[in-house]
Amino acid sequence: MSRFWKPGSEKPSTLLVDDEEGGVVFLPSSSSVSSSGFGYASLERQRQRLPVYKYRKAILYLVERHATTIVVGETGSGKSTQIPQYLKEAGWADGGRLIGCTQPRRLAVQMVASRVAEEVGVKLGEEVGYTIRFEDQTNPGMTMIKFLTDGVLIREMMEDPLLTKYSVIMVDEAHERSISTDMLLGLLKKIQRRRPELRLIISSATIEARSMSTFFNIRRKNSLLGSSDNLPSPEPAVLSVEGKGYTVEIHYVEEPVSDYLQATVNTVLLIHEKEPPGDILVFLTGQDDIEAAVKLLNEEIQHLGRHYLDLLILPLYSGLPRGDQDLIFAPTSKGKRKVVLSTNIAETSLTLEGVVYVVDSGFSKQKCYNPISDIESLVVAPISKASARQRAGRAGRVRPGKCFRIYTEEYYLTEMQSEGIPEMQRSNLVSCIIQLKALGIDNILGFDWPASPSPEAMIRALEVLFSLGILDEDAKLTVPIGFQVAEIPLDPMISKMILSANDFGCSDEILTIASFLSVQSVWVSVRGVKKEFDEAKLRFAAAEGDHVTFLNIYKGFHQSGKSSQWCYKNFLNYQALAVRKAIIAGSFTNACHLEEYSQNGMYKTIRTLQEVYIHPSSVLFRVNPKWVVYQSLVSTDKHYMRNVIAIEPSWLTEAAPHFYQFRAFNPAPH
DNA sequence: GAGCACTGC
Repeated sequence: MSRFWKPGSEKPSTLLVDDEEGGVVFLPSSSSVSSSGFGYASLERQRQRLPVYKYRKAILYLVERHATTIVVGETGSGKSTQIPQYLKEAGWADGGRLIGCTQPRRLAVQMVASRVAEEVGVKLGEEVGYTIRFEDQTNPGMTMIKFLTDGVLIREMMEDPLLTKYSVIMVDEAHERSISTDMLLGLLKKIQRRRPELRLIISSATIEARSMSTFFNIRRKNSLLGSSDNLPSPEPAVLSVEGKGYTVEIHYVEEPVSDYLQATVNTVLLIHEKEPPGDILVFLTGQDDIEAAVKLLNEEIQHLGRHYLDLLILPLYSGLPRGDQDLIFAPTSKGKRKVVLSTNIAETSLTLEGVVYVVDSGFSKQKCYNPISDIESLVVAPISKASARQRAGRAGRVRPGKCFRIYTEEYYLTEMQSEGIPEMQRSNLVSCIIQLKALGIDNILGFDWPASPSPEAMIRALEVLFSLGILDEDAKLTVPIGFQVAEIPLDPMISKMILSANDFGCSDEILTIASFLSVQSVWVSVRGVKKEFDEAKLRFAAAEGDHVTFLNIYKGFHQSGKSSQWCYKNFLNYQALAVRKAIIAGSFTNACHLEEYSQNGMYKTIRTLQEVYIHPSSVLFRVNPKWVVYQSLVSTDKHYMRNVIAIEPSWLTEAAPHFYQFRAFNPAPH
C-alpha cells in the first residue's frame, strides 16, 4: 500500500497554477487581512509583482495592432484585473468609450470589479463598475471599465446590436466554453465584421487558443484598401502569460483501479499517514459518491485508531445547506487536517485556501443531450486533460503541492481527451436559439459558432419553438408572442405559459407557479425529517398535479397560521382548471398518455413515443392520470417526468391545433 | 419509492 504511487513525469510546461480571479476566494478568518490597509503605494507594488505586468507593453502593442488578441494565461497571472486597467491607462476609455470585461459567473464579476476599483482608487460603480442580473453598479458617462457576465452582454446587444459603446471587450475564462460564452464569441465575431475597429481580447487558460485563433481569423472585405487605413490586422495575435502558482507533483496509480471510491479513500488515508500537514481536496462526481465516501472514510477511521481522528471530513456540493458550507471555509483547528470531498464546484466556482493535496477521481457528472429523443441527462463521464490540470492546480495555491490521480499515467497520456466537449454541443438549444432570433439572426443553421451544435439539435429546437408559436413558418419570431417570449429571461415554455395566462384570467396564479418552476425544487430545503416532510406535502397535494400543489403551498404560505383551514376547495378547483389550460399552452409538447394495461405506471410521450414515468416526488406518483403534461424530464435508470399535471386530451387540441390536429387521441390498445 | 454536476438572463 505504501508504494501505491509513482511520480509523474510532467514537465514545467504543465506547471500548475490557480486562478485567483475566476473563483471565489475564501480566507480563513484568522489569517484574512484587508488589502485596503496597505495604501496606494503598496497596491501599486502588488500590481507590479503580478506576472502579467511584464507583458503590459506587449499586450497594449498587440491590442493596438490586432482586432483580436488571445491571451493564454496560466491563471493567477492577474490578467482579469490588470488588462482592463492597462487599457484604460492607454486611453481606450477616452471619449466616453467603455472597456468591457466579461466573466461566466456573477460572483466573479463582483469580486474582480471591487478589486479593480480598489486598485484604481475609485468608488465601485463610478469609473469602475459592474452589471449582473438584478444589479447594475455603473454610472453612464462616468464608468470606463465595466465588468459583466457574458449573459448580460448578450442581453445588451438587444438594445445596441453593435455594442457601439465599447472600444474593447475582453472575454475572460473563454476556455470554460459555457453556452453563453460560446454564443458571445460567435456574436462578437459577427460584430467585428461591421465594426473592424472593435478590439477583442479572448482570455483562456488552455492552449486551445489555437482553434480560437482560427475562429477569429476573419477575412475583411476591404482588405484591398491596404494597411494605410487605421484598421487593425484581422489576424489574431496570441500571447502566453505564465501564472504564479506553485508546482504540483503529479502521481498516478500504477494499475487501473476497479473501485475508484475505495481507491480514493485509501489514498486520503495514505496522504494523512505519510505527508506533512496540509488540507486534502477530493474530486468526486456527485452527492451520492460523496456521501458514500464520507461513510467509507468514517468506517476506516474507526478501525485505524487515534491518529486518524485528526481528519476532519467535510462534503461539498451546491445542494448543501448554507450552514454546512460555512464549515468548509472555517479555519482548520490545530493538529487537524481537513478533507473536503467535493463535486466540480471546487474546480471553477470556488477556491479553497489551504489545500496542498488533491485527489482526482478522473470523473465528473456532465450534461448530455440527445436531440432525437429531446432528453437531457446527467451522466458520469471521464474528465478531460484540461479539467485534470485545473483540478491539480488547486493543490498549488499556498505552497508546492501534490496531486494523486486515480487513473494511470498511460490513460492520461493516451486516452484522455485534451478538452471537454463544449456545453453548446451537449444541450437543448431552445433558449439559445430564441436569443439569437431576437438579435435578428435569421440563418441559425449558418451561424458561425466556435463549436457548432449538431444540425439535429438545432432543428429540434426550431421545431419546438415553431410548435409553441414562438417562430413562424419562416423561422422568424412571431408577433407578439415570439418577441415577448424572447424578452422574458426564462425557459421559453414557462414564458409562453405566463403570456397565455392572460387569456385564461389566471396571471397571478401562473406567475406564482412559474416562480416555483424556475427554482431548482421547492422541496429540497427539507432533509432528514422525511416523515414530517411527506405529511406536509400531502397537506398541499392537489389532484390536478404538481403545479397546482405549488399554488396551494404559496397560498398556505401567504395566509400563514391558517394552514389547517383549506375550506375554499371549490373555488380552488374552478381556478385550477383555467390554470391548467394556461400551463398546457406552454408545455403541450410534453404531453403523455398512460399506457393501457400498464401495471407499473408507464407513459408514452405523444411526440416521440418515449417511455416515461412519473417521478416519485410528484404528488401524482401512483395516481397515474390518463393524460398528463410534464414540465421537465430527468433521466436516471428510467426517464422520469417532474412537475406533472393531469389534463383532458381535448385541451391539447384546443391549445395547439396546429400541433395535434393529425394525431389520434385513442391509441389502439396492444 | 427516486434524487440534484455547474452556471446564467
